[in-house]
Formats: sequence, structure tokens, C-alpha cells
Amino acid sequence: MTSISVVLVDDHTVVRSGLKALLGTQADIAVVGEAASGEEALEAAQQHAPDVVLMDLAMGTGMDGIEAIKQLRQRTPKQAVIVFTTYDSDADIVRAVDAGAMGYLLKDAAPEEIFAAVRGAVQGKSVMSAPVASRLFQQLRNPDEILTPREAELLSLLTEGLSNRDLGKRLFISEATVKTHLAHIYAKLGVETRAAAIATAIRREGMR
Amino acid sequence: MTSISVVLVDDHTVVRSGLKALLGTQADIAVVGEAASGEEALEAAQQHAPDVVLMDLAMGTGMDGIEAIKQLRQRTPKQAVIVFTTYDSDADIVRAVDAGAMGYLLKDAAPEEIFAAVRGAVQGKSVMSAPVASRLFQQLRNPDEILTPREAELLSLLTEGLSNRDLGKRLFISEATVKTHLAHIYAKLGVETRAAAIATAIRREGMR
DNA sequence: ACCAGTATCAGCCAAAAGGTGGAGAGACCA
DNA sequence: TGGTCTCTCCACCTTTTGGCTGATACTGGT
Repeated sequence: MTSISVVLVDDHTVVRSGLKALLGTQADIAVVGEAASGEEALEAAQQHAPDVVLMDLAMGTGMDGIEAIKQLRQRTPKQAVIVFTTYDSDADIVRAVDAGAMGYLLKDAAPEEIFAAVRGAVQGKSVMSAPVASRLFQQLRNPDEILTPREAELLSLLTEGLSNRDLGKRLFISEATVKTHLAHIYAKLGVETRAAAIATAIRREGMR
Repeated sequence: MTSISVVLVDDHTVVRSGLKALLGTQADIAVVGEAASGEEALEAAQQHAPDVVLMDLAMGTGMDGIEAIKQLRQRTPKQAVIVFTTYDSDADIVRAVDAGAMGYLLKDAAPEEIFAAVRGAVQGKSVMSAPVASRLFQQLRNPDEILTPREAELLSLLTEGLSNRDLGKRLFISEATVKTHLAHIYAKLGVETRAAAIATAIRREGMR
């Protein structure tokens, strides 16, 4: 059989060379291109027509990973995209899967896990790191906690530290509406104060 | 001249191999050992006696990077430690420099920057990525913003989303005292509400 | 001995946030 | 068409927060 061609997308030089070295040890996997940004990724995917795109979500500047995935899925639907990132934030996982990612690996994944994901991806199998899978599972299990788009927007602004009045101005809605949304958000997040909402929101959105 | 020996410490396999590949291109730099945790780092430093230790701060489990730096500085003071990490949080930078780090690089640093840091470190020069340097500079320029230990403790609990009453109970002080501390914290952080304080606190402590 | 910094507490008042209950409009789906 | 979801808004009331002023006490350094 012919070997699996892969394009790497990551703005960290060291991560790219690390992955390249790692994947290079496998006879059936060949890195055919690299990119340091979303824009470059689209180019590289077009030019090299790889079987798999291994992509970091956090790109320093320009198009972010999620947007890049969407574009890739549109332009070259046959290429499988695997997310390879440092953090397992709920929002990122859901958005990546939504955008059409075939797998979701964390950077501390064991080499074998990475190889398995690449090989699985070309066969249409989706592979994800254990912590990622459990997060995703929780999301599905608990649909009550899913915020509406408007609520999510509000919550995101909330984490900037804005007051109700400011939130209203920013979103062109009355303070009353802001309070209504907030009440719903608190209920869904299981908190009672905006302080706690901010805390859980920020922690859910990354790190940990 | 003899080449500079380096030990790499990072819990991500790909980052280690990437760095190794990158440093391997330089004739005067040789990677003599690797470690995936703080504990392993101490061992490797002892065993290989490198000139430079390149270390990530975030280690999945066990001893964290800061603690590892402190121990290294004590045991093998001649070895220069360079921090090589993803994020430039104020707290991490200050603590790392405090612990005795000779340099502070971000993972998106250009290869040349990394080489320069390694070469500089053995000569006693400290090299840090531009964003890191500017952060550090701000810290020094603005001593007003340094929180007292008690205030920092309060702020940290604040980010859990506690109310003033709860904060008082947790710290065994009256609500009045809590309010006093909070007022001071707000002034130092340059915010007016607890929501904004939480937001800036969490963002300063990492990510972004 | 004095001063600066820190930590503790109080009271008062205005502003902001949260709780409750209700309501209309548009979208979407069965 | 009827039901559900989402977004929008309102009024009333209680609780929480923040701003202000002032006070005591312990510490460490000059």
C-alpha cells in the first residue's frame, strides 16, 4: 500500500519538527507539507493534497484553527482533519467536532496514540484522547447546560468584567433583557452570582 | 571550543523531539538528555551535568516547573535554566525569574532566538522573548500594582466566585475587612467591580 | 521613637445585581 | 395549527457590592 500523506499546521516551529520527527519513524506515514497559520494551511492542503491534516487550534495570528477546519472541509472534503492541541476546553472540542474534525488529540498524547489517529482518520475512524472524549460525552449527556448563542455571547462579554448596563449597550438590548439572560445563564451553569459564572466560564473555556 | 550540552524537560514528546531536531542543526549545541517531569529533570541534570536546561513550566503531574528550577539552582548552580513555555503569564514570569531562570522563551520563538538564548545562557546572559520582557518591565515599572500576600489570597478566592460573606468566613475575618481588602485590590488592578477583578486576575494568571 | 506598610474592623449611603413573575414576537418543527 | 425555543422587555422587591471616612494594632526599618 502507498503511504499516508500528512500536512502539519502549527505556529510553533518546534512542534512541527517534533511531529515530523515522530511521524518520520513510521514507514507508512509521510509528512508532505507544513504550515504555520490557517491561511498557509489552506494553501498547503490544496498544493499537497494530503490524506490527513494535523492541526493546532491556536494560531498566533490570522485565521484560527476552527475557521481553517471549516474551510478545509468545504474545499477538500476528502482530507481528514485531526486537531492536535494543548488544551481540552469544552467550547473548542464542540466547535472543532462541529466544524468537521475527524479526531482531537492533546499534545501530551503518546506517540502510538498519534499514529493510531492518523491511520484511523484515513479509514474514516475518529480518534480522540481520553480526556477529550469524556468531555464530549458530558456535553452530550447534559443538553440542559448548553447555552443559546445569545447567552454564550453574553457570557463571553461577561468575562470581560462588564456591568449589566454596559452589556446592554454593547449588545443593543435593555438592561432588563441582560438580567433575563444572566438569570438563565446562572441556572444553566449552576451558579448564583456573576462572579461564579465568570469563574466557571473562564475555566471551562480553557486551561485546567 | 567544546559544544554546549543541553537537557530538555517537557512532558510533551513532540516538543522534545522538535527541540532536539532543531538544536541538532547547530554544530555547537548537543542535546545530552531528556526528561518528562520535574523529578526526571533533577535526575537528568545530575547525571548528564549539562550546561543548559531547557524547561517547560507546565508539567502534567508531580513537581511543577518553578519548583524544579529552584531545586536545580540549589543542587547544580552552574547549570543555566531557560524556561521554554507556551504562555506568558505575569505570575509565571516573575516566579520563574525569582526561582533563578536565566531566560524565558515562548514556544513560538524563532529558532534563531532559541539558539541565541542557549548560547547566551552559558555566558551568563539572560535572553527572553520580547513579549515576556515587556511584561516583566511593566511589573518593575509599576510596583503599585503588587498585591500584598493577604490581598493575593483574597483575589485567588475571589476567582472561585465567592461572595463577600463567604470570603470572610473562609479567611476568618469580618465582611468589613473583606470589603477593605477588595477596595485595595480594585485600586491596584485598576478596575471598579469584582467581575472585572476576576477577569483580569484569571487572565493575568495564564492563557490569552 | 517615629513612620510606612499591612491587616483588622465599623457605619452609612448609593448603586448594582439578583429573584420572581409575567408577557409579546418571531422562528422552527411536528 | 399548535407547541417549543429564543430573544426581547417590564415592574417590584431584596440582597449584595462599592465608595467614603475613620479607627486600632502589629510589624519592620530609620
